[in-house]
Amino acid sequence: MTRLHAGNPLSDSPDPVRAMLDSMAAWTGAPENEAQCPVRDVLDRVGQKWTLLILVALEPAPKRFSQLQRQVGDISKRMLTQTLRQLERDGLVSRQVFPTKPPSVEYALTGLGRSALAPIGALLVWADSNHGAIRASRAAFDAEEVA
Amino acid sequence: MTRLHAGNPLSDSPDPVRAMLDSMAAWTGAPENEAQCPVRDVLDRVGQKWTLLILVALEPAPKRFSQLQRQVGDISKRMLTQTLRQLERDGLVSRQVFPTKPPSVEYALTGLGRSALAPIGALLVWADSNHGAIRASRAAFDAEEVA
DNA sequence: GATAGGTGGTCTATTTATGAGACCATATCT
DNA sequence: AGATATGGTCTCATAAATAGACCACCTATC
Repeated sequence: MTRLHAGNPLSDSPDPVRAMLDSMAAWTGAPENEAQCPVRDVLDRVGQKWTLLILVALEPAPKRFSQLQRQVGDISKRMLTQTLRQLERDGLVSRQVFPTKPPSVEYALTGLGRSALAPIGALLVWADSNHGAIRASRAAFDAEEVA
Repeated sequence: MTRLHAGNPLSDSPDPVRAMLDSMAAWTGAPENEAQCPVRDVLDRVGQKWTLLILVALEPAPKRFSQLQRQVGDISKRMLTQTLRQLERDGLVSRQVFPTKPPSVEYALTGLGRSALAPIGALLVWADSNHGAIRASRAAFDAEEVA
């Protein structure tokens, strides 16, 4: 991870990342065909409050519906259901019903879902190591505002 | 990038990422002190429709307000203003006013902002290479639903 | 000299997303 | 009988995002 903190972090990044960002910046624009733009498509999912949190929660092991709800804590059943359905539809999570009484349902990451956790993890590592700087910047900004 | 596609992508990931995910999964739970949890904090930002898109748009070069709006395309002025203010407060973007007539305002990535683009770029690369699989999964899911 | 266009925004009204919580059928334990 | 757990759905209220009018200012065009 040291590379991420030295010099210009971007020019230190693997080529594909830099190239992707450059080419991507070119077509950030409004997509005529929504589904055709991978960036928008994935970013829309990512930009849904619970998606990443649930993927991370499923990483250590598969979990049942109410286990998930207890772990995430402040998610409503409604949003949990909705988010899980979407993730299942996208193929990131699998859903398996067991004929217990009452029936229990187990959610697990698929291979695709697991592969998503690599970039997501990188983002969280960044978040963790830069959280201090962000909080400091906010404090400074707010201090100026008041003045 | 080959490593990301072979076997279990997670166990191939650098240790810090795996460790982060594991420790993170433990405290996905509702934070008593919101600001204390880096995950929630950053994920809340990331989980805001335009944040990432704007960061990516600023990567190639600093841009003015209306340049940004034109490039992103379907963002409203209101959301653009709001998102830029947040990013400025968080220290990811800098705002500089030039005394032209009418005055123009230039937004640029700070060092912190640039450092964020490394993990974000990784996410976009993932999005791009797995978009096909996701679309296929959706098609299959929807086909079952109807049946 | 009126008109259209560009600058960076703010403000209001409407649509969309999220949240809180009741409700359901079934079965187990107390 | 009454409480607890299973995985949801449903309705209603609140929070967030969107479109689009509006503003003050200046320039170039007609």
